[in-house]
Amino acid sequence: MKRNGLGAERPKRPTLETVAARAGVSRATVSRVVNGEARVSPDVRATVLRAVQELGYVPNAAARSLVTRRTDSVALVLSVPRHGGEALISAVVQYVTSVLEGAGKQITLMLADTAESHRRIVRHVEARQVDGVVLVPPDGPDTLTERLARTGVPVVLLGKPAIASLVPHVDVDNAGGARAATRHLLDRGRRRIGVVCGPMDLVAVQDRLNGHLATLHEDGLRPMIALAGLDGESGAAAARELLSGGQAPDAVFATSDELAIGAMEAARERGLRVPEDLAVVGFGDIHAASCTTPALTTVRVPAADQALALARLLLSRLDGRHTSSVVLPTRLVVRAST
Amino acid sequence: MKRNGLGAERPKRPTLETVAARAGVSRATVSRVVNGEARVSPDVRATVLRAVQELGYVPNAAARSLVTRRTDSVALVLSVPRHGGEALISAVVQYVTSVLEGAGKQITLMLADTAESHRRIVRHVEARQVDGVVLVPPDGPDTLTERLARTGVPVVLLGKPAIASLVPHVDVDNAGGARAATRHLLDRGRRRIGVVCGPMDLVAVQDRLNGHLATLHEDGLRPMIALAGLDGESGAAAARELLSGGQAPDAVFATSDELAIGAMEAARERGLRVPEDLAVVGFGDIHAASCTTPALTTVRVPAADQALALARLLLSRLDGRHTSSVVLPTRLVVRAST
DNA sequence: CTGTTAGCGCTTTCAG
DNA sequence: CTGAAAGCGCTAACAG
Repeated sequence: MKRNGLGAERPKRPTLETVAARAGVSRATVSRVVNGEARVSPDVRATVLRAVQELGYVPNAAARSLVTRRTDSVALVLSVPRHGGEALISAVVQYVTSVLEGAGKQITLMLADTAESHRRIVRHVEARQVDGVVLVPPDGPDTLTERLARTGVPVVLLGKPAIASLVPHVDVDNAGGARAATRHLLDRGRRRIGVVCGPMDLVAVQDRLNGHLATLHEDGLRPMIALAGLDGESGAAAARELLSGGQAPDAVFATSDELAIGAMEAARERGLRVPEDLAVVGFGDIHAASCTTPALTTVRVPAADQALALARLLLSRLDGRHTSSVVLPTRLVVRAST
Repeated sequence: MKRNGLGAERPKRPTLETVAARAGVSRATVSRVVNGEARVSPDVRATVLRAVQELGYVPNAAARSLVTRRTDSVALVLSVPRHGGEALISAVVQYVTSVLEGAGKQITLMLADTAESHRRIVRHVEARQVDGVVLVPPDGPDTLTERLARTGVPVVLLGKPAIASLVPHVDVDNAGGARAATRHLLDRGRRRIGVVCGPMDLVAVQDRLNGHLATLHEDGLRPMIALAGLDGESGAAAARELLSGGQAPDAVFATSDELAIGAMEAARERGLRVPEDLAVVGFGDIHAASCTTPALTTVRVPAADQALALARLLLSRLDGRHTSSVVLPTRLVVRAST
């Protein structure tokens, strides 16, 4: 164990051969021990393990992968969140990696932002550089999901895809959450409920709107819809529109917390009190939702659970088990804005 | 190009050999073309490229890596953010990946949460499974940074490490931000400035506190420090402590926005108006900072820039260029809470 | 239970 | 400028 401090010398990593020589056995035997195969006598195994230890041997993944044709790695493909998706991205990165690493997988992070990046990803998967793919999220005008599915490599999605697909996904119960939120407003005696609705090209927004509409319909009420974008300012604008309409609402359901916060801002501008004059409920339970005055009633989506379910779903598929999509429950968090 | 729709057949990816046969040349020549070497006649190159195209040839990374001993991949090592680090994690994942992929690197995501994971990471790097490492963040009681640095593989850090290190890092000017925030309070005529201070084991907190203290000192003022944790509730508790002390403050500087928001909550409980009775300034400019009433004055830290700088720093090191740490400027964002 | 023997697909001298 | 040949480090039959 003599070393000079220069770091200029090439330590020359030990190979199976080195270990075999040291342990006085063949390469094959060392390989068996390293891979935990049963058919090795205990004493030989011990000798080999000692040699491995002493030499600091670490198997060369490239060589192994070359012959086994497995990579023991999966791709985590992320699209840039359009707005405010930080919490979800963070949870996905953390929990998906945690579960998959626990199962001995290596995680390759890939960004799906440009058309070029989509090509690269498809090539990577076609070349079997990964054993599986976690795709987050499946939205977008392209067909990345289907192109990946066609490679025959197991793919799982976070979020229901825009077009129905055989690829299994994990999603939260957006419709159910919206129903709960709307029902809550109804229970509070509100009857003129406006909805500040995010971009309809997002499946989650569609589902939330549908849940809302269905609940209104059950009570024979008419919807009042104002379209918005993703940020608070557009939510405020939509709310102003609602508020200055002929039939002023006594409550607002927003398809996201950002929009809801914008709506509260708009109410304040008009001198309306929340919740007395206007009750507001959002969706997502982002951190800011609990920081507003009054604090925002909203629908909590389980980010960590989603990520965990996603990772487990992929593991099932990698094991060849039959799998179907999973939908996680959401929960209404009642605060002061209603 | 005949295929049945079953997908059961093994398409058997083409290899160099296949392409060579098709193009009527040798493996070596195809290899040269694929790797863009100059010494190939134009017409042969064209023929080969056509064959590559027609066959859909993609080089096998494992085989290549086995012989070249390069991996063209870097590890992105993340620690779980203790609280509220989502925005930073999201930015890092996005921008670091973007820059590094642009440079032809593959990103391997690894979590540094447990001691076991640290061992795995070190082994992975020692085995030269990656050409470089991005470590986020370097905090923590362990010595992962130094262990990785000792492998001889280029390493860069996000955030200044607790113990001085030769490993280059990217950080934001925490002290400068705190000075600006404190100076701003002073300019507003405040003289009794309390500080709600996060955990001192975080280097960023230390730097922020130091910047604050130095500025107070310049004006001959005495500090009033209350210790807090990371969440809003602990910020509120620390603020209550400050507010009920003998010398009640007319302003509060918090080392994070979460704490500042908690402090505003505490002020409200006591019937104090913000900013009239108590000015509050935070640090970080998280999303919630602009959603409070009044909106929070705070110090913005450039998350995206940090991530970009981090990626570029690693690229420099991979190219063997000399590199030193970089400190990014912060900016005071004045809102209604002061 | 252990050793021998072939390669996996690619790059890289070394000749020609 | 191109081809032939020699492995990179490992696993997987196949014998023994």
